[in-house]
Amino acid sequence: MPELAEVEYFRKQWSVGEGERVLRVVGHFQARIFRGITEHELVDALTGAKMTGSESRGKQMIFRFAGANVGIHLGMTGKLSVEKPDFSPGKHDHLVLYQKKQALVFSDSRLFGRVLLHTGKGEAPWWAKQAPDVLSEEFTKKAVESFLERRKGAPIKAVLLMQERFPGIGNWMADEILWQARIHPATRSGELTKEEADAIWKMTRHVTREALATVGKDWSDPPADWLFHHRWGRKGNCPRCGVELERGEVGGRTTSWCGKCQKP
DNA sequence: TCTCGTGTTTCTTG
DNA sequence: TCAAGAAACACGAG
Repeated sequence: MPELAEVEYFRKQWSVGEGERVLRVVGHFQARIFRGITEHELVDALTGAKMTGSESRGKQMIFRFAGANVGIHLGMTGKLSVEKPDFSPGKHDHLVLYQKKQALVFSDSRLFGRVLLHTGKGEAPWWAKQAPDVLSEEFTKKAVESFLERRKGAPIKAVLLMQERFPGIGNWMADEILWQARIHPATRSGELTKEEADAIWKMTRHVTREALATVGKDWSDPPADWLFHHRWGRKGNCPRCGVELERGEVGGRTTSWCGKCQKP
């Protein structure tokens, strides 16, 4: 379920490898997730290299090694795990970095994920062009307002999923933001009032902060009164007013909302 | 057997 | 050139 908070959680799993060298690199290098890079490039860049640090921004992660940076995007079904040093990879374990004390494993059954590599001088281009974090100072009310104006014809649900302005927001977080802001997901972005646009800004940050403090920290549940706990099944009830939740496709994605709290 | 999907990229249409 | 929507990608879960 890799949205921003889950991505941060997975990054922390692999970060136990910081300070240690990679002894061996094993993978299914023909898999789609490696498009654009070759087995030779990756094995060459990482074998013997020490992991020096890692960061996540939105849904993108970077793992820094001496002489190389590896980017990982988890797609829909990707996950990172830490296994014993004698781990033998299964069908969907597409990349394994063996270290002395553990094996760092990237698995992805649907192969929508992506591995990126940058060697040489300067910051990796795919990292440098990441949009500013929603908790950063650059993510201002004004930036949100002008983005909503530019995307005025699209439903707000679809706009919240646009990584160029809302990096890390995924399907459940978008639904949560709209429910907390009491805005109907199908509302055209250009029809939101200034107050509603500000509520989008505020709740984007609030939901992100809380998700990082729970899911992102230790995979614990988000606050008990969130929509999150009710939106998954066919039938759920609004945790605020008790009305049965609506469910449908908005902006091409499955969406859950409260027909009473979130008026069109 | 059949439908669905926590994401992005590319194609098509306007 | 831009914006919006749909299709494509691949495969396990229910």
